[in-house]
Amino acid sequence: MTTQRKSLSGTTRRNETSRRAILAAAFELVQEVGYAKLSIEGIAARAGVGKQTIYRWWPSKGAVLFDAFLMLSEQPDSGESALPDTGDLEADLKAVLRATIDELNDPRYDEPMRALNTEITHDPALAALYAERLDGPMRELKKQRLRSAQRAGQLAEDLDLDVAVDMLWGPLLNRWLQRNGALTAEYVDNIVETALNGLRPRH
Amino acid sequence: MTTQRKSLSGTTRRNETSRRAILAAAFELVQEVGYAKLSIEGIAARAGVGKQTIYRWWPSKGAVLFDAFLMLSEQPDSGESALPDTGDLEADLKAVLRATIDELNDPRYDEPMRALNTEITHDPALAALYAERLDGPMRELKKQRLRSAQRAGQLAEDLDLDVAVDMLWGPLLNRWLQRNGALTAEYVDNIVETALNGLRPRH
Amino acid sequence: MTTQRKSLSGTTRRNETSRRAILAAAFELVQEVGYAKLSIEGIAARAGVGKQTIYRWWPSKGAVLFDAFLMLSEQPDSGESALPDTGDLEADLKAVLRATIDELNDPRYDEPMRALNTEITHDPALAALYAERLDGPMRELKKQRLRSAQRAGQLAEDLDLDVAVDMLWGPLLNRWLQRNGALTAEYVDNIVETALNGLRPRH
Amino acid sequence: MTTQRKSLSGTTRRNETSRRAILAAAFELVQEVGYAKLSIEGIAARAGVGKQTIYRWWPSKGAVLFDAFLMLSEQPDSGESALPDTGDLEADLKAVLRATIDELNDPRYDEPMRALNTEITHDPALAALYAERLDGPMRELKKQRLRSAQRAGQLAEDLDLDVAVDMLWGPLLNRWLQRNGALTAEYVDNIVETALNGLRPRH
DNA sequence: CTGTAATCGAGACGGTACGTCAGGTCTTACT
DNA sequence: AGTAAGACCTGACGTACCGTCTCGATTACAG
Repeated sequence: MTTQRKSLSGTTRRNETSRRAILAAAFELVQEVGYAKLSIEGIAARAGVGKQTIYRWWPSKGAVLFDAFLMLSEQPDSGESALPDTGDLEADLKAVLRATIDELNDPRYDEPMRALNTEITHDPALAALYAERLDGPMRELKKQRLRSAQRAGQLAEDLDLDVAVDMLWGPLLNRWLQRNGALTAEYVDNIVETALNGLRPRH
Repeated sequence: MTTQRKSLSGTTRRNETSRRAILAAAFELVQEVGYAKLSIEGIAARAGVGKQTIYRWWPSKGAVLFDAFLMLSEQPDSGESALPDTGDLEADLKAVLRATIDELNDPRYDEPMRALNTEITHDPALAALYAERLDGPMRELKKQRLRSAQRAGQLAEDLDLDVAVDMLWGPLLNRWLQRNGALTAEYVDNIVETALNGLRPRH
Repeated sequence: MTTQRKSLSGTTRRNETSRRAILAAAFELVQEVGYAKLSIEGIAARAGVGKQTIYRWWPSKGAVLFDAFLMLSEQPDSGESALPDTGDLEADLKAVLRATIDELNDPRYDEPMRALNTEITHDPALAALYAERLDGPMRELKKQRLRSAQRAGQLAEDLDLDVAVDMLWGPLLNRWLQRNGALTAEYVDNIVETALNGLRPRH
Repeated sequence: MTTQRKSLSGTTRRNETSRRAILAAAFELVQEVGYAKLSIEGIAARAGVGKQTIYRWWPSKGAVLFDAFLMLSEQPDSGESALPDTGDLEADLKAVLRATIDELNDPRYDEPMRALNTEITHDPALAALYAERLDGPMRELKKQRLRSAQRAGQLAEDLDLDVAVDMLWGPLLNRWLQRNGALTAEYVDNIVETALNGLRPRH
């Protein structure tokens, strides 16, 4: 994957055009034919590239797919530096989670993201990379917003922010991956409210 | 899969011995070689069965795996009729969730369950079957326990029990699938406490 | 094959209807799909018969085909008791050989007869049966006609009639099997004349 | 088959070692297991080659077998430039025909040649190729010898040499293919003498 | 400004597994 | 007991991809 680039010298002979074509082809193909039928051979053909060029730079099908996501996330427009912070935590969280489910429900991203999750679940190395490059930065933004609320006294002082993130996003992702229920705005709102207030009765 | 059996007449010529051998072989193999290298050919060989016998009764590798889980869950000893109900909701939930992570951490079940999740995520039909046969009954038990607590005034009156279940188990499953963190007893306890009390400060 | 019938007791339970249906189906199928794609399964399906019924009575695909030919040859109309004998040997031979090539050129018989020859060439047991039941009787008729001519002084006294038959029919059959040349009336006439007169110049 | 080779450019990437191994394996296997049980899979295994390498270059089992014969016939030692011509036609023909039956009776060639004949009889395309590459050149040699005799006045002036060749070799091949009689020197001699003199009495 | 060495597209290669077809045996239920 | 039906184990079919390997043809660096 990308990290294989001989970054020290900075003088790799690598063909950037081919690299982009491969990642684009992988992303398109996984949408069209699904994860199970995605093949290196298919990617190479679609990208107009020799198979060896793929094997030279990526160790596995999953690594290509991963890099394809990395490329997407590095596009300037998606460089979200922070989550919205209007002061109204509940509203902000609902807005962010709704954006999340919009993405998960988008047919363009559905298959590719499922494929990525599949690769991660079966490949610890890829999972580590995912945690470092994609999930980690995103989680940091989420925790930032929660920390801000915590400082404002809107969240419990002893709250473990990682647990909080898991409790907000975990149910969503799980429902999406296991397909046991639609991802609707109502569901999201319900999750946010219930998470904030807790299962126990207040008072 | 199982539902293909001509159950009405009850007179299929199906060989029950072969069926069991296939399901057992599938379950064992997915542990040994992993999901990616699990093959119908391998299952047939291990089960001492012709490939056609598999293709005759199951539409896909995933369907076989699914039936293997079904067979496990139908074993008399695993006929869990109810979750523990000592009156102490928090303790009961912690106990149950710890049992869950013990299973997820068990190397015998790790790979097979990841494989099952992978199949479900990529096959809506299988997902529906999973919801009906495996996840559904289990979720019902969980909701029963919560309902009991709700009646006892330990849970909010207007609480959506499905959301509650998602909020307790979702974080776990997600952490397990995405491999972003160890599934420890501390984590589980933290989840239970935080879910019950909510993210907001109490008073 | 037919000889398996328990002829002594005369009280086989064998179903004559099925037998006929199988032979007919075999003969038809070999025309339609060719020898290579002729299958027991196909014959059984076409004949509306269980596979076991075929395996019970015939040892091989070739044996079925052979019996199909036997059935044809035993039809009353084809019970030719003798070859034409007008006194004009050359004319009679030409007439008979032309009838032979008409049969070989007939699309209804072409594939089945090639199939039969293939089976014979690869199965000595079948070849023996063929010699006894089909080729033998026919060859006897041919030799009868030649013997008649020999007595009339039209053929050499020391002529080996088997060799004579081979020399008249062999070239034809060989050209047909190896497909190296069309089987025309001219060719047949040429063979007859050349065989009768010999390759050497007369006088 | 061979003719598929892109001979013009001369730059096929074809692996000559594999090609030879395949042809040799096919020839050996057909001897050992017989034509009916000859399989592409078996050839590939014996040759230490992937199945695709066979399917890439040959359209059928028969085509492989055919090329195997072609390879044999192209070996320098078998480059028979002419048939013996001692002036004694009868003796020369007997010698040549005896050599022919020696080959047909040779267990190393028996099965392979029957297999080749089977393929030819069921595949016109292969038959054409056979006529052009193997049978044609051989037939030309035979006709050369006969033409020489014809010029010497030993054969009828108006004799059709193709018919003559058929009449000499046809009976042999037919007897061999149909297995109705042993191929002995006596039989061969009888054929030659009878063919030369004709069936009719000489004076 | 010209080797020269890495990269590229292409695709052959030895393999593994696919999903299908048929072989020959066996079992079941009907006649 | 014979039969139609069809499940079963086996093994071959012909195809798709795997990951490795060569083959010229670019191509960009270094001398």
